[in-house]
Amino acid sequence: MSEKSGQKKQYIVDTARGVFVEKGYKNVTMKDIVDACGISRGGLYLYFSNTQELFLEVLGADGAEPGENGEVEELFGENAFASDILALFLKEQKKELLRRKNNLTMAVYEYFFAHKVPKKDNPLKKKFDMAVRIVEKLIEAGVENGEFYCEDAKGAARNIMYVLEGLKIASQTRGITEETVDREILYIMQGLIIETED
Amino acid sequence: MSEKSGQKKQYIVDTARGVFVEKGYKNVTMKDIVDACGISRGGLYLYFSNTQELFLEVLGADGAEPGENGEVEELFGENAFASDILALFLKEQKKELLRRKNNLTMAVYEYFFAHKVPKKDNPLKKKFDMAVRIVEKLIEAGVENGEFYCEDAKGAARNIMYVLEGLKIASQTRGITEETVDREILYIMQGLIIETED
Amino acid sequence: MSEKSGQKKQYIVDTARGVFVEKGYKNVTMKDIVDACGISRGGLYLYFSNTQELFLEVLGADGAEPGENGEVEELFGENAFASDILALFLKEQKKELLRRKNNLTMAVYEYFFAHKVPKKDNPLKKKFDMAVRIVEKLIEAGVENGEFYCEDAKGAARNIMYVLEGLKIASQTRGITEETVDREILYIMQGLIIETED
Amino acid sequence: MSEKSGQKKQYIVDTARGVFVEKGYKNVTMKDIVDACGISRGGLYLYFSNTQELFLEVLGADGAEPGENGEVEELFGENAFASDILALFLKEQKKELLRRKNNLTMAVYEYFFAHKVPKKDNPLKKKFDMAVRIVEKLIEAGVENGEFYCEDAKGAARNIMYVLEGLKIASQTRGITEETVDREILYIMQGLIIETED
DNA sequence: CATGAATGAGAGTTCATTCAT
DNA sequence: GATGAATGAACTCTCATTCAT
Repeated sequence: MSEKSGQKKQYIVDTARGVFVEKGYKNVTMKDIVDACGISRGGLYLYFSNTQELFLEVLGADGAEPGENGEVEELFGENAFASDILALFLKEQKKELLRRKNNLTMAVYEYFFAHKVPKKDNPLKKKFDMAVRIVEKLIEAGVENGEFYCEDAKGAARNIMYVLEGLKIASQTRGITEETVDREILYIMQGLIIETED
Repeated sequence: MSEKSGQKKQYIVDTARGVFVEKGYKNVTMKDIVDACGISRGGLYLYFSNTQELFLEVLGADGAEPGENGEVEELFGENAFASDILALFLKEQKKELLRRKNNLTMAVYEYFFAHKVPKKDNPLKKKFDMAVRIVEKLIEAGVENGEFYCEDAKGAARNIMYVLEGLKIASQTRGITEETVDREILYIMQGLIIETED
Repeated sequence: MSEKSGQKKQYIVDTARGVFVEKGYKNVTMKDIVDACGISRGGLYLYFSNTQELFLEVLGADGAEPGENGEVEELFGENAFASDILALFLKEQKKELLRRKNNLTMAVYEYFFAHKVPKKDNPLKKKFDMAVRIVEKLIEAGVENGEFYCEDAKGAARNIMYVLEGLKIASQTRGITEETVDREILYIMQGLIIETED
Repeated sequence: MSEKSGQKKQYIVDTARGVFVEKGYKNVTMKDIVDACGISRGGLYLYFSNTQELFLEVLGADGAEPGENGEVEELFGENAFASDILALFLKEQKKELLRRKNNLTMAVYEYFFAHKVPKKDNPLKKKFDMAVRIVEKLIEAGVENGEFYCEDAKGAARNIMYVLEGLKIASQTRGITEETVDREILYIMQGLIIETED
């Protein structure tokens, strides 16, 4: 039973994710979920009492996923060039960025705009800080083995992440081209890489 | 007559602005506006047919205001130091950024997320591009008179603006401290200013 | 003043007629009239308090017009053949019948369905009875001078008028072709005309 | 479930019928139905989205009923006198005609005035044509066994039906007495029956 | 007389939420 | 557990009607 019940809950969360991706957060009604899942109204209430509860579950499932940085961390262990890993990291961010659909971004922003969450528990902040730390470490590694020049790795990492966040909201609200993202990434990388004389 | 009528319309727009600031875009109903304005249901419809129409008016009024760059452009003419003007510009952005209340940001983001507007007409893009151009010119001016060192003024300007946009959404969705903003601004300025030997 | 005022009232009635023709009775709102007339809301109320009042005026103006039987009565005096006059009368009715637009029929029906009017004052009844009397006299005249054969002129006249009324409602609610009307008229005339042996 | 649900739908249709009978078509609001049925606002929308949908259902249920011609067709099989069957048919029409209440007539007219339906699908036309065919067959049968004299059975049938339609609208919009209907029916029958010398 | 801004009642419609089965 | 019918609150929008100017 609890097995089966767990399956159904998971099914709802997965399906709901798609709905949030498509309609944002505030726009989604319990009816939307019911319709998308093809279950009964009452059935949904057995698992979630409102969209917020459901959204948080979607968010949790999302965070728990291996996620975008899996590959990056993998490379970490393999002693690859820091610049390559960073480039890969940025490429993944870019992919995520441009995926205007299948993208929970706006729903997340909407949610955290509507429900102010104390900083300590704010998953948005956690995610951001974690990414900063990853990038910071990458830069430090790059500096150590002479690929990068950078006096303030943490500052650079933060700068990079804020740029990415800016690109993200730009992508969602006014649309940006791949070239725009590439240009920004290039600018960032050039600021780090030691120019060898030719 | 048209005078008075115009006044009332303006009153509605002004009042509605506050409602949008407080509740975002999607959450706002015509009833919210009616209640906030203290007018009748039908009275509102005399001026605006729906919240979108009203929001666009609010947006237009917002854009038309002298706005945040007024002071900056003033200084332009006075041959002040480019670094000072830029610092002022960033300070203004910071103020705007941190003003978590009285801030249309999220409503705007919500709106443009829901209503995809072709790039050509997208006011968000226009505003962004304009700001980039201002910053670019500032940097160029600074480079010319030896305050700044920068090989790619446009790239730097864009980087700055994306960082600001990232900070903005961060401010609205997870809250940031003044120190965080200061730190980012400092990082940006240090990247430009020629370090004099001490 | 009263001259001018009378003119305006007439203008409203005339314009309103078109609106009733187009939308029936129940569908018409004071706003429709105001829009059609291009006058102010308050202005309309100066003359009519509601659509019923206005409709009755339209109806009155309609009945007062020389109307469809003018030509017929003219011929009466000229000692024309009764069969010719009757044919003319029926032709006029046909024209009126088929004019699916510019036709107050449905509005009138709607009105008298909604507002039951005592028979004595019912203009619909008056109009019908008058038409019956005209047809009856025509038939009698035709019988007298040997054009028609008919034992019950009044009965025949009533039969004719009810058929016309049936055709009228058919025309408005399901559409009928000119042929259909012609066929019915022919049937009626053949029932009256004495067949000469050939 | 679907049993019960079907019952409720039927209940709504039946109750709505009464409302349409009383108020016509255009005048009826969803609220009227809701009140008449004693159900909730939302409850009605579970079954019908608007008054048109509901009216069409009422109309369908009406048409599907054994209806006024059931008895007539029964007699057909029993080799009764054609004149008797026709008299019965007309009597039934008369009953229907005079039933000023419990009569969907005006609602139907209103509906088909507002919603022009292509002739092919127009149920009003179908019903009319079917009735014409029945009467035509009756007349032919009567002619065959010497009861009637008629050279154009179809023409006579059509004439009869248009008279009935005329009487119907007259009944609804200005009221007619039973005598009026009787008189018209008598006129029709006399036109058909062969007068035996006395 | 004439205007049109303003009001408020009421129609249409959608959904969150409950509950008997 | 699961269903989906039912309810009622809330929202959008339209008009008849009034009234200060």
